[in-house]
Amino acid sequence: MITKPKGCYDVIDKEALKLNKINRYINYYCDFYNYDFIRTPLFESRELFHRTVGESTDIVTKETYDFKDRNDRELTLRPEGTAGVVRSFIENKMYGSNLPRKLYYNGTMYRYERPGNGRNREFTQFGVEILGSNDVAVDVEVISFAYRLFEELGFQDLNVKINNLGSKEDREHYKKALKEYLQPHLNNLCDDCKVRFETNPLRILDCKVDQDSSVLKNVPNILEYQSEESKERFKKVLEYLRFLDVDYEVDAKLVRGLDYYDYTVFEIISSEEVLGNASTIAAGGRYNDLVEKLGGPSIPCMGFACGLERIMLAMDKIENIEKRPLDCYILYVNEEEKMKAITLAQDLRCSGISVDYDVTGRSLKSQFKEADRNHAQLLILLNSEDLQHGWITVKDNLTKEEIKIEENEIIDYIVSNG
RNA sequence: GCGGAAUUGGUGAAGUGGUUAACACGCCGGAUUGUGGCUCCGGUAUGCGUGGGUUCGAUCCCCACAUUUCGCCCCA
Repeated sequence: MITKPKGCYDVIDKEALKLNKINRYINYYCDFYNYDFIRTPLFESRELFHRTVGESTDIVTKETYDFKDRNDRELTLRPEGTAGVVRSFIENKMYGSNLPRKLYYNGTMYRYERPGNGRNREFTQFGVEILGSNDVAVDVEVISFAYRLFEELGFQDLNVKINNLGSKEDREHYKKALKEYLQPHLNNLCDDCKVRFETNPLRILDCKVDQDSSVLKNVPNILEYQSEESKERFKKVLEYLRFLDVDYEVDAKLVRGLDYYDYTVFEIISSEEVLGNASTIAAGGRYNDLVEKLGGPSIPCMGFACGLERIMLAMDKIENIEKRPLDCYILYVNEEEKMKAITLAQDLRCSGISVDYDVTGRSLKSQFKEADRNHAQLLILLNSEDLQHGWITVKDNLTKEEIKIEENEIIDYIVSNG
């Protein structure tokens, strides 16, 4: 038997209902907030992700699906959504007018990692990006949008962690202080952190292995190594969040796994137990240098992404998803009645009535069961004797009342009673 | 990438080195000769993740692999 690749999964039955519901919700909500939908390729040139996500990040160094096409082009299955959106923004010269631009995407991403609860190799991310403004209102809009979205979806006990990475200069300033502080303790850090010390010292703050060590507990606070302007900016962001009733918690050790972030970064964490280790359902931040780094003009941006699989996991607890009930189910026994069922179904569907019937000619009993499984509200019973007199029997599946309708009035009757 | 656990039908699962792999749900058919949902009866895994090995014989023991899952790492 051929099976699905490791870390991939089929979305069927109840999961499919959930996914459809979430997607409908996302589309509605983004439209409501005036975001435009954008779809970019599932794979891009390999260089794009190396330049954006960062050469030193785990995502790029060990988790990408890289391949060469038949013409030896080096390509990578997208591990996240922002890089493609920014590439498209530049390539389509969206910066030429109408800024800031509010975009949202929703699609599958690919990372070669160990699968587990809430983590797959093929997974789905939905995210928004606002390109073209450095105003704190943008930071606040993005964070509160994400927060409200999850609230509306039924999440409770949401926790927003937020931090300010500051400007490039701020970070250089801080990195220097951090390295000076860490230098004498280098031997007490884990092997990964020894490497990070050279490649990406900020990541050491986020290291789970060394978190309990006294070295990290007394580490210099990034918020104290920033310019007055950066500090003021962050203060404003927090102030607005309070106005908007977003519960947040400043976490000076929050740094993201992608290199392109600066200034505001945040994560949204759900305490739903089913999520286990996958409790971070959304994350994002500001990336003011990325557009320029990719060859565009200097355009400040901010965005976030969230994992649909994690939302789906938590949704079991949050609400009971049921299939939409069918308006009608047509039952029949013989061939003549079956022909009638087929044409009647078409006529009803054209009139906007959802209807189904058994195509395989199973027993009447089975057809009744099937009607119940589909939560059909009205049953249309085709009876040869009735048909000869030009009648059709309609049964209300709730009250069990039956009524005989003139065959040529059946559509009108169903439409006005459906 | 590292360490632990699991893998029996459509589903939940019991079970044993040796004839027909329990039970329940579901599904199909019948009693009900064209009106169901209750009840009763019958049917429903040539098969116990895949490939090897041990054995007269393996779903059961051993090995490898795959997949899933938990923890680490990382992340959404």
